[in-house]
Amino acid sequence: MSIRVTVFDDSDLFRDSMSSLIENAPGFELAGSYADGTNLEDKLNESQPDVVMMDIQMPHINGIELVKQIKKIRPSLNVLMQTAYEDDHKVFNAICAGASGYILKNTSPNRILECIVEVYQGGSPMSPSVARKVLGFLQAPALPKKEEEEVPNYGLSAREKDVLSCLVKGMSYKMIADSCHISYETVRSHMKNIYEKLHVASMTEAVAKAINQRLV
Amino acid sequence: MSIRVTVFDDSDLFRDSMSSLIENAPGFELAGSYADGTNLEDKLNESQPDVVMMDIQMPHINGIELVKQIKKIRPSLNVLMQTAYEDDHKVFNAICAGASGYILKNTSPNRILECIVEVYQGGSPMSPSVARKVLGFLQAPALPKKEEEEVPNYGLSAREKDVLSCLVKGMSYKMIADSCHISYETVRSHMKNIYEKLHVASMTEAVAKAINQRLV
DNA sequence: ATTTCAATCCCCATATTCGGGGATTTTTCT
DNA sequence: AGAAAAATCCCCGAATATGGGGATTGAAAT
Repeated sequence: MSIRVTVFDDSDLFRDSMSSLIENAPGFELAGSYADGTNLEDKLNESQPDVVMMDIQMPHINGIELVKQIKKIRPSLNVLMQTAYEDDHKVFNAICAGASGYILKNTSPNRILECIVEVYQGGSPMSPSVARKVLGFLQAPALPKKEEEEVPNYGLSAREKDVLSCLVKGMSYKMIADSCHISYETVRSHMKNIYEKLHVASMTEAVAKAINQRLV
Repeated sequence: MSIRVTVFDDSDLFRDSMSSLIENAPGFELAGSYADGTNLEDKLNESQPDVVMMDIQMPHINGIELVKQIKKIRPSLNVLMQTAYEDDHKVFNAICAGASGYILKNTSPNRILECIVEVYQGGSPMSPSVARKVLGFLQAPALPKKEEEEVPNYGLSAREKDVLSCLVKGMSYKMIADSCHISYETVRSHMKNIYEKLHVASMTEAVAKAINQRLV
C-alpha cells in the first residue's frame, strides 16, 4: 500500500514538479494537488491524504493558518512544510501551528521522498539548519534564566526578600511582623528599603515587580 | 582537515566501538575518549575537539549536567547526545542544556558519522522520533493556553478588569479614577466587587492573583 | 414588564500604609 | 580595629485603603 500525499502550493511550476515526483515514485500516490486552501474540508475529503505537503507561502491564506485549519479538521494528519526561506519566526509559528516536519525547497527529490516517509511513520524530518533553529527555540528560555541570575536582585538583603515574599502572599505589615517575628516598625523599615531599591512607592508596585521579575 | 571528535561514555564496550568507528573513518579523528566528565576542562584542553559525542547516562555525573558544563567552558563547542532511551524529560533537558543533536543508540555507524558532520556544520541531527518529541515540546505550550482559557475569569466584568489592570500597574485608587475617567468612589465600588469575586481582601492579594493567574 | 446586573456615585468610621525623620545592635568586610 | 551594611526598633502626621452601609441609571435577560 502506498502513501497518499496531497500537495498545497501556489506555484504551478513547483506544484507540478512535486506532483510528478510523487506520481512517479514507487510507494507514493498523489492524492491531490491544490494551489490554495479554500474549501479545505472538501479537498481533504476528496483526496484522503496520509500526508500533506505544503508551502508556507500561499496567496489567499497564510500557510501557517492553513496548517492550523488542517490540524483542526484532522488532528492526526501529518503536515510536511516546505519553504524557500528559513525565517526564525516562520519556522517557529509553523511548528507551533502543528507542522510535523519542515524542510527547505532546495532539498533533493530523493530526500523529499524520504522525508514524506519519515513523516508518515511518525518522525519529524527537518533540514539541518531548521533543526538547529528549533533547538534554539527550546534553549532560548534557558538563557534568560542566566540573565536573571546575573541581574542583581536590586541588592535586596535576605530579610528584605523574606518581607517581600510575605507581601506577595498578600500579608499586611502586621501579619508580616508576626510571621517574621519582628516588630511592625521593623517591617516598615524593611519596606522603606525595598521601595527604594526597587524604585517603587507602593505595595502593589512592589508585588507586581517581585512577581514579574521573580525576585522572591 | 578532519573533524576532531571527543567521546564521553561510561560503557567501555560502547566507547571503544565508537572510538574505532571514528578512528577508521576518513575525515574523522579521535581527539579523546573518556569514561566520565571529571576534570572536564583538562580533558577538553588536551583533546581540543570540534565535536563532543556523549552518552546521556553517566556514572559520576549526569550527562545533562555534563553538557551544561561543556557549554559553559566552550559555548561554541557542539555536543551530540546519544542515548538508549528516548525519555521525554531527558530529551527536553538535554536540549535545554545545550545539546546540538540527539540520536538513539541504535543509529547505524554510517548515520552516526553523518550526524557528526552535520553537527560540525551547524546542523542538528535528531533521530526521527526524537525530532517529533522536540516539535511536541514547542507545540505543547499551545495546549496550556487552552486550559487557561477554560479557567473562569472569576466573572470579572470588563470595567473591573480595567481597574484591576491599573492596579497591577501600581496605581492608587485616585490614579485609577483619573485614568479611567470615573470618580474615586466608583473605583472603590469596583474594588469591592473585585475583592469579592477574587476572594481576596487587599490590593496586594488582588495584584498577586491577577498576575499569577493572568487575569489582566 | 420586571428583574437582574453592570456601572456610576456618595458618606462615615476605622485600619493601614507612606514619607521623613531618628536610634541601637550585630554582622560583614577591609 | 574601624567602616559599612544589615537588622532591629521608635514617633509623628498625612495619605490611602477598607468595610459597611446606601442610591441611581441604563442595558440585557427573562
